[in-house]
Amino acid sequence: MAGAVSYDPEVVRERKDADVRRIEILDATIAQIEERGTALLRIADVASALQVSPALVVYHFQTKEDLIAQAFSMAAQRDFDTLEELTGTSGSALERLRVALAWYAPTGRAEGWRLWIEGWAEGLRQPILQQVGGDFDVSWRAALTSIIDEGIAAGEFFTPDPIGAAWRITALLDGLAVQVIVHNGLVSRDQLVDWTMLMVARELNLEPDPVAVQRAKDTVAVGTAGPSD
Amino acid sequence: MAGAVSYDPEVVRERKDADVRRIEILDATIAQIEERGTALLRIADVASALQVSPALVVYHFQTKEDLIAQAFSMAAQRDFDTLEELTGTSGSALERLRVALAWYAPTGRAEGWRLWIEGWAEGLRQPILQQVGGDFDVSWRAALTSIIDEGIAAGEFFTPDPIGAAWRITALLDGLAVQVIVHNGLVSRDQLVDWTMLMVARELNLEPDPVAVQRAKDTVAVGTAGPSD
DNA sequence: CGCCTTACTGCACGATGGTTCAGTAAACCG
DNA sequence: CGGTTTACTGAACCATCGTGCAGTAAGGCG
Repeated sequence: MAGAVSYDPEVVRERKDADVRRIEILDATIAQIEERGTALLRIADVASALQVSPALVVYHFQTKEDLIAQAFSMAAQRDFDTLEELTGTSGSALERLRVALAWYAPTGRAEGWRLWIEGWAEGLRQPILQQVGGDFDVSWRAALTSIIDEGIAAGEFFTPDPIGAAWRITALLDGLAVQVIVHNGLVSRDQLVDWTMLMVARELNLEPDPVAVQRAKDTVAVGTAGPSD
Repeated sequence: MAGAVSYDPEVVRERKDADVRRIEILDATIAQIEERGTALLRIADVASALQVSPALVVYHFQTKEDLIAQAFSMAAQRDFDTLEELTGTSGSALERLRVALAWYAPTGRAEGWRLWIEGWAEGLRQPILQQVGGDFDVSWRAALTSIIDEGIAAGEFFTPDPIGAAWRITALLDGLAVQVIVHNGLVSRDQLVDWTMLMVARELNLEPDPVAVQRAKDTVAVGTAGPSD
């Protein structure tokens, strides 16, 4: 018996650069968090998703905590990059606002939202995650604010309080997203987008989009149907 | 030594009715969830908070899952009762709206909010908690809606879409609450209340409260400070 | 006063899962 | 080609809990 380690020559062992592997692992981790949550995250699951040993995960990230923190951090960075890219597009401020908000709204990337909701809860206890989530929120709001500023400068619309407007719009979006994602079905994605654009219109003193307003009224009937299983 | 169980006569063993004990345990569980979260909840902690054995907790609630579900359920029921009590008060619809929203806003009962944020995350996976949270949200929104309806009937204010208004107001509140509770410090409770009342004023076509509006503008400077480091 | 129900306990089992470690081989370097 | 670094592994260790169980006593009831 002894401690002889038997290496099966049949198994093709892929050896990758640390940088590459680390990203793979973080990706798998994000997927797992979206599925199980941070607390129930098992290193073994992350490993098996990549067909590597659990020990490898620990080799790259010393501890489960580190792994989770860096996973959230990478996800935040990515979302931020996407946002930069989207809002960097030329077009009217209003158009860019619409694009940014549409991207932020859940579905098809509802997975991202699950991650952030998970992050909120985890941030209640882990300062690092509180930091990561907070930073992302601040950046995201700053991006909106600067688009609004540009729109004002271009004379597209007006508000006396661009930052407050950005804050309120994003908060509404967050609150509606919870309804869409968690209590899934109570609010549809369409309603979320409509209501958000309604908020934008109010904040920026725009003519309300008649279509959105009408749709909002139509949904009233749906709302009254109530919860009942 | 043998398997003889030694009962220390010094220890005063309090024996309580099941009903009483169950509530005690649920209370302790809620406190623990607010502190550690559902996943890291330890039966042993709940037990030691009450100076009883872990086995007793299992005796009353067969499993940890049951315990958690019932804890959330009780918390929801309590919040709902409080709401009923508050909105049952006589007074103008607007006044009752103000009271309800002020109560819902975090601090001093920020603990309650931690519980709900935790509940959102948990609801992503556990249908029972999704149900509990969703039901509470629906009730809470229904209560708001009926106050709004009454206000309209009394000619205090007007909106073409009471349900949508209630939805948007509560969503804004949820989103702002996340900022206050999780990213604590980014938004103050005062800002939350002001912004919420601003939303109410817009939704119900009221004269905006000049004080709130001014305060909202003042806070702009704080917001621009940004994240830095 | 003896019986039965009910609230409660200590203990230990067992599963789960993170982390450790000694060993292995691929790749790079000279 | 020999040596060192680096990516990676299997296996075992070990702490942490949830849960089961056999036993204990308090309180009510006859």
